[in-house]
Amino acid sequence: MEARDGRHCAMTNSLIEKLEGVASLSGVERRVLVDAAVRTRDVGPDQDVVHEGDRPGECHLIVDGVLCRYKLLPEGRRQIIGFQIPGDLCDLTGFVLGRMDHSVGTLTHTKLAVIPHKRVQEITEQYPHLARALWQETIIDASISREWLANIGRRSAYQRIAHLLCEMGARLEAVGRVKEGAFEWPVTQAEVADAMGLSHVHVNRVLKQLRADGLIELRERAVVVRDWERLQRTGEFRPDYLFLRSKAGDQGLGQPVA
Amino acid sequence: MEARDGRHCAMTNSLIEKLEGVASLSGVERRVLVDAAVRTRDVGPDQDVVHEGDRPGECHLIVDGVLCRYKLLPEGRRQIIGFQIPGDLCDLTGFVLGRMDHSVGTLTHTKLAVIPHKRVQEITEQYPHLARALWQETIIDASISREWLANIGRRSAYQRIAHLLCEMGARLEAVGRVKEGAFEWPVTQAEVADAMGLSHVHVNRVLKQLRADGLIELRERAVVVRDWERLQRTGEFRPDYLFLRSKAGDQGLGQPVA
DNA sequence: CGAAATTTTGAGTTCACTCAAGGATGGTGG
DNA sequence: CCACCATCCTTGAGTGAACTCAAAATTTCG
Repeated sequence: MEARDGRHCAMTNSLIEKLEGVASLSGVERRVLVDAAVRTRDVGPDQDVVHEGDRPGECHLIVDGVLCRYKLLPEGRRQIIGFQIPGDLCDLTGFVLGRMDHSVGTLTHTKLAVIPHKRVQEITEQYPHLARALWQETIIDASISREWLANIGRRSAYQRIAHLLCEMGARLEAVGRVKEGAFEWPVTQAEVADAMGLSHVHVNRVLKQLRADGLIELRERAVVVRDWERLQRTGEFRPDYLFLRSKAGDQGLGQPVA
Repeated sequence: MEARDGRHCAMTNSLIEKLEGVASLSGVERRVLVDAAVRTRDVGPDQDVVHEGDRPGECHLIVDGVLCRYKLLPEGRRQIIGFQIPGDLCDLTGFVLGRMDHSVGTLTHTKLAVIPHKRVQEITEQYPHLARALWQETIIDASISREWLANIGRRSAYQRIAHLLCEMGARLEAVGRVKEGAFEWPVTQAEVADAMGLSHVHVNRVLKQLRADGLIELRERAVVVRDWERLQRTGEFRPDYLFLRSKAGDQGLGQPVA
């Protein structure tokens, strides 16, 4: 609704920053992206944005909030495929393939910018450089899925969770959401379990151990990284697969915790 | 070397068929693709085509053979991310992002068509419809990775392997490589283990069980599907995530075994 | 303040792992 | 053509990481 004002500009900033990480946009392209969203949408926690099998007519850019992609299996099992944070386009699959192979749901209250497929279509036709940037976005998603496969397939529960925390720390830092070695973590232990292919009871025990080992601290709905070096080593985390441009900033995870 | 002859035409056919599954190409676009490969390359078994971290200057289209994408982890661990069959483009990531996040290696003797990035660049600029088709290819890869995450994260070893065999059966059928309910399977049990996040000993036991239960048969380097219905049910296999157009054909997996 | 969701702990179980070794298979060279 | 070596498959035995079930403690939220 309140498109094309100052607020809207801030809205799409995190996406633009992220796209620039691999693509470096021109002024015109930047303008185009800012104008792409026709309205915003506020969604409560634990709501689905799209379902597996849907043929949506619009894409969603996350302005604020945390979401997850997931698949449901028989007997109530669930696999979370990835977490989505501000700046992410969470359902480009629906645009490119016309059908969603997975669902996307909110974990927190979320603000989404809505971009009609028609708009995306026009943009990709008129601005090849932007089309390439969006293609890159989807391949980075794929790269993250591949790293998750290695994580779940070949690492212990302890390593897996360490790796997940590293990934989220690195990604949140890239969009300026890490302050004094800490970041918001509105994800329940049961959700971590569904993401890492573990039981929620075991996740609880592993988190306890990570705390006991002085790697992290959990405070209300946030993670404080107490030893970024060791957390990375534990999870065998190398950020290359995220294709981020920027390194750890001033407020970053490499810094001593306040 | 021997580009632009009849043989070459056959070479890129399986890709074209596959792209048409979601994109349906025009005559001109088809011609463009056929001409894209400048030479072919023969590679022996267990050779790497690209390594994680490489910045390759060309893409490879699989004409014949089976390859796998994989990641190496410390202490000799390996995670296989996916298997690649004729018609697949195995390293578009290198084109889109400029750097490989994973390696690609052959399992068998392999014939590859080599397409310089320059060529791909021209094609995507001049033929938006083809660019979209390639984008779709990479998203289907991502969709497969997501399904693998659910497979490894939430299914038992027995289900996982059943699911893998279903996937390979369905994909090979789509490129005409299933005959009388059987397909080539030049993959060792250790490789299945690295793909499914299991030990090779356990893979051996599970395959034994699948045979004992009358779901499959293993003959020299091939899989015979004895009960496609039950194999799918066991693996909770639903082919939607592959985005294939065609259903089971005459020689297909739905048919009784000779 | 009470209900619901989430986290935590205990106890017993199991699926898949590791280690070890014996067959089978296939390719290579004498 | 056969002997040899390497790879792959198979089986046994014991172990362990992660699971399930159950219930209590804590936090969150209407």
